Amino acid sequence: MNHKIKAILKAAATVMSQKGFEKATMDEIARMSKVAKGTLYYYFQNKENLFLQLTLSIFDELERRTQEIVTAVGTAAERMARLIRDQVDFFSEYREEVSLILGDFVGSTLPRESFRSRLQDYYSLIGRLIEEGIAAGEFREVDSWTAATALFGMVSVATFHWLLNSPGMDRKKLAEELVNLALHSLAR
Amino acid sequence: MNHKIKAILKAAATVMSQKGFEKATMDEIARMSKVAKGTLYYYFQNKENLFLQLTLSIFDELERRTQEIVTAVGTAAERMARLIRDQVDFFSEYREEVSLILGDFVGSTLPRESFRSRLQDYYSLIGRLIEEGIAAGEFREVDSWTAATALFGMVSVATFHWLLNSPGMDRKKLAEELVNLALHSLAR
Amino acid sequence: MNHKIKAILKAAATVMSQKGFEKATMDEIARMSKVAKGTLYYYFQNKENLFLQLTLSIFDELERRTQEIVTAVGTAAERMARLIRDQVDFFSEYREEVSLILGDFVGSTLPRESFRSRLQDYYSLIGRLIEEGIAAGEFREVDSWTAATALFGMVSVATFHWLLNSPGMDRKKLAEELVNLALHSLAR
Amino acid sequence: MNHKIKAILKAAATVMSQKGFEKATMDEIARMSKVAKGTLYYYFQNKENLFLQLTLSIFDELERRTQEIVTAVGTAAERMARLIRDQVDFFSEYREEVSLILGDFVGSTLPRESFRSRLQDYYSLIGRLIEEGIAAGEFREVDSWTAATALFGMVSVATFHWLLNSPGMDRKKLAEELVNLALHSLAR
DNA sequence: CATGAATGAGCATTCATTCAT
DNA sequence: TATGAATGAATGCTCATTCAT
Repeated sequence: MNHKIKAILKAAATVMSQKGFEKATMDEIARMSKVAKGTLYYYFQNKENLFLQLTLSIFDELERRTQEIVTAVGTAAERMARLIRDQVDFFSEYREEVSLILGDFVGSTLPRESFRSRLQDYYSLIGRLIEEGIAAGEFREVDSWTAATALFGMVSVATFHWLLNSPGMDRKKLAEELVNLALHSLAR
Repeated sequence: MNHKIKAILKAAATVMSQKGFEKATMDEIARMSKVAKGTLYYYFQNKENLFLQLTLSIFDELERRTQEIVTAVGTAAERMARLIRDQVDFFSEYREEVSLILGDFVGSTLPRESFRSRLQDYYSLIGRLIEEGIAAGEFREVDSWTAATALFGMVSVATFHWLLNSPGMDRKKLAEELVNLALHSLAR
Repeated sequence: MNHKIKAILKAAATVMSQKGFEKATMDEIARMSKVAKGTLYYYFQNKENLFLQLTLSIFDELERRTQEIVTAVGTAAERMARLIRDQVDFFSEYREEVSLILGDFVGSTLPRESFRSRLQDYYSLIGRLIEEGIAAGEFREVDSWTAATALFGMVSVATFHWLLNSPGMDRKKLAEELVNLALHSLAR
Repeated sequence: MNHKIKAILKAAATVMSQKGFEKATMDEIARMSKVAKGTLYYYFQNKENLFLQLTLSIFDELERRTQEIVTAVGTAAERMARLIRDQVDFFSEYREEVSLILGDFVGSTLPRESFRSRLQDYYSLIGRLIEEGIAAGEFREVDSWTAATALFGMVSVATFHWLLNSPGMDRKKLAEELVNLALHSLAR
């Protein structure tokens, strides 16, 4: 991928996640990516599209990683633990991009349709892992869809508030606490 | 409270939660509240302040209800169950307002300071209940702050996605699933 | 009509007719009418609409005057003579506005629909006068629609080129030359 | 002439006459001529110049044809009749290009200087024919300059409105009506 | 108390033009 | 000779805010 495109996406991620989609200006994104404003429009149709490109690449990465973990060998509990640790890492690493996506998603009563279906796909991944665990007798009989969204919420919200309040706890400790809570919530 | 103020707050809640803070215009809020645009500025310093008034009343309500539940008599587990059921109700009832607040909160790395501290207060309420449960030997020894944010995320995210995707499951069932997951995650 | 609206319309007429619709900027119109740019949008939806308001008022005025002349008492030839003299006056008086309308009309293969029908109406007025003259035996048997457009073209184009090249000839003389040509073209 | 230049001029004629000079973009012209955008600037100084080249070739053609008719043998009336028939044909054939030029010309009070003088030249051609007719005793004593512009307006406006409203009348009939009106207006 | 006409800073977007290759 | 990536000045339009009445 073109090096200017990368610079633009990086700058967009920074500016938009700091100020939110609406308050971020194309001027500032251009300035930060050291590209003329026209260049933004040479590579992206408009602000909305720039936002979309940015977010879809994050979704791709998240799905890719999760897919890999979920389909690995091991007990459901082991994979669930790995998944939660990876989510903590992911949210930390892509903090800016993820908060941007989530903010957009939560903030409007009618979220962007493209997000909605991507997120559904993502929940399905988690849901299937839970169902496998139930089938294998590792997990209790819970509603897999509710549990999937609940676990995602648990990890994402806890991680974000940890990031925002940068407490004394280190990341490893946070991840282990969350793994622990999650596995107990599912355990027989 | 003056009936014009009420009309304005009501209109602001509707418009802002439908379109988000940025896209909501003072013009539309004035039109919907059947008040002249100048009147908005007679009663509220500016758009930001109107948003804040609106928002804080929601926080007040949430805290009031939670406070009441947390300080009620009963085991920690009983109170936790009640709290989760109430959160599901609250998020359903104030869906638009809550999504407005959360969207604003999550959507930028630099959230409004007033929200941040209010949310901290709220987490403390939950955190204390968890600590009580631990002290009483009802709950495992978990990090209360992590558990508080995790439980809040679990309930809020699951409820929002349930609202968005309006599935076959009824609200009661959702609440019980979440209570179940939460209590298991904390149980010894 | 509001005094600011008048100032805006006047300025728009001047700027747009000097530079054409596209090259005229809202900034310049605002500057010339000594009104803030926002005020233009307070009174007119957009540039297009400002243009339309401007031109429709001209059409109204032209039709009003022509209507009056055509329906007056007198022979068809007398009224035709008066009509042509009035057109010369009108085009001179509203030079800017008229050149703006005509330019837009001629300049695009698909002229604004609102203009098209207005102009049709106007031709009908002239066409009916010609038909009256034919019926009364004053004029030859010509196709009234062709003659109406031809006479309009004759007067408008000649007057405009006279205005552009501000020659030695005075307006009265020009009008009489055109009356003369027109009546001869129709005379038995 | 280079075949790329031809392609560009052809595309420019199409795009500009459809959308007008301002709304036509160099991008679209490049796309339609299947040439890179830079190539437009290799062969033409700028957009204005491209427009001019295009335009002048139309003027050349019109003047060439008119010149030929005016200087042919025959009575002034015969040549005038031929001239008018040819104008109807010309405006029909080059409808788009002519409307482009005329729209630009009429649309602003400050028309491109190059057009102005070309049009003056063209009027002179017609004017001289009228003067010949007067001298030969065929035409009445009219002001030749006024008559020239009047006749041009008559034919052009009538033809354009005929084109726009594509009525039942055929072109031959239109031309004969106009010849008839013109000759009567000049006849002794 | 309440109004709404008027404002102007701010922003997304367009597009003619340039220039290194 | 030909290209197309890159530019940035220019422009239409929005909207929170003010203030005279």
